[in-house]
Amino acid sequence: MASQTEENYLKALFNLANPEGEINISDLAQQLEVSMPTANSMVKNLQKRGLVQYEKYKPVKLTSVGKKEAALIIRKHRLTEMFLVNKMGFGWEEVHEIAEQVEHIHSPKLFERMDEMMGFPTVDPHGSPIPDKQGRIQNLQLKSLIEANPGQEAVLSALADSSTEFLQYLNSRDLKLGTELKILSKEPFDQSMIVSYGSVEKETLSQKVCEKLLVKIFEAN
Amino acid sequence: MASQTEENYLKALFNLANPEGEINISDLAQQLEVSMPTANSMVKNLQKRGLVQYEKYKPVKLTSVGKKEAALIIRKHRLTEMFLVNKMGFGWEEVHEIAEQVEHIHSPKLFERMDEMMGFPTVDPHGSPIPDKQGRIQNLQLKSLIEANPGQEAVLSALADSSTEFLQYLNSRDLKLGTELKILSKEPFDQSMIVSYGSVEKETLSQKVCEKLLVKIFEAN
DNA sequence: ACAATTTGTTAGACTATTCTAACAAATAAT
DNA sequence: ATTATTTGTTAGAATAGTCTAACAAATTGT
Ligand SMILES: [Mn+2]
Ligand SMILES: [Mn+2]
Ligand SMILES: [Mn+2]
Ligand SMILES: [Mn+2]
Repeated sequence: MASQTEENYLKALFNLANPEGEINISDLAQQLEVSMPTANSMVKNLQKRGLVQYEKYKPVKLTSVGKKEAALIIRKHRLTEMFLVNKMGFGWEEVHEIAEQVEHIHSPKLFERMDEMMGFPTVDPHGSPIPDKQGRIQNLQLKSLIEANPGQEAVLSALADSSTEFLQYLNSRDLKLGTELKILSKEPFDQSMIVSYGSVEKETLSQKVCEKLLVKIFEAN
Repeated sequence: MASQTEENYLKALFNLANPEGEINISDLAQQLEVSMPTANSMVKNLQKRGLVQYEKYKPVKLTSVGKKEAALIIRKHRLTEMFLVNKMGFGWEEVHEIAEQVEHIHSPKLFERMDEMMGFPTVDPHGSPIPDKQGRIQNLQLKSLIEANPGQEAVLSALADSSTEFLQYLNSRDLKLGTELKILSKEPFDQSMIVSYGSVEKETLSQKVCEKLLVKIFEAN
């Protein structure tokens, strides 16, 4: 059984993988806030355990076993976040730190029950998909708001950044998942957008913000 | 901050303490399923950290700081057990193992919310008192069923043993906290008792069982 | 192509937690 | 009072996870 430390490495590897599934040791080290030699030695350990594929000076790749293990930890993380928000009244900006700990609990039944009590949710409070029990993740094919054009409507469906700071920014603007944004205009100079939503007539969103808002885009009619 | 391992030692020390607050290294080792040298070296470590009082060849004692730390971990354990039973539909025989892990989560808010959602319970699913936020524990002064006499009534209020096996035995006899037992007779030979409760007309409880049932005793009228 | 920078590796050390083997003190049994 | 048993201690070693210092390979920029 993977230790808590190993589980955190697997998760980081999963999240950092580029489209080809490759991860640099330095990115891994940075993500986990450890030194490169530390990351390096853990990668060797995971290799011995058959969870990653690795050769000296080449990028690391999770094996399919490693990928599944990682996805199942992420499943526990996201179920926990959703449970904390839906069933315990936490804000979406408060749950990540707790889930970071709860994800390591060994109890299939605990997570089964969370899942059941919530009616088998498919996404977490930040819109990220919850892997299924086999560790499979559905791809929602969302677009960044930056891709939307004036005249279109966009439903906020997920976030490319779930940091506390960004979530608090969204709270302050009353932006939540499900919010329908009407794109009023787009500033060619700095890529900022003016949008309207809910009871908010007019709000300017910087490029930085727009990039992090993942949406479903519709033609307004 | 105490590590998960240190927390488990503190809890064991708290639970094993005799009326004078003293614990033998050998009992500690046995409880935690480690060797005596291991327990010994952890005791030295806890001493350095000011959590126990200890001198070579003398029994260990928690300091008041150590006692409070221990009680607060037990608080998290018992709140968790109660939450799992009351809010998530677990049986009282399923929750200890999970709580053993959840008790180490660092999140005052998580346990606050559990407490709130349950309306500030004072005992766990096995009738053991939940320490308050200051680490104080109320003493319920319960008696063992063995002390009750024919003609009296007893309300099952806690258990002196919360092992899965015992809890499953109680499940099989439909015995729960709150069950009102009428003592019909007591066998002088083996200390077994014949009782009646709920829809159960007549049930024989061995001495072993009776000793582990903690009750409030009333004169029947 | 060469130099500079970034990335990755090795070696060696440290802490936390555990063990076994050997011994010492305390307690219990004759 | 001795002896035997139980309990506790020390010494020495192992593993997991981390670090810094030094070096090597790969990549980037002229
Ligand atoms: Mn998260
Ligand atoms: Mn984690
Ligand atoms: Mn318990
Ligand atoms: Mn525990």
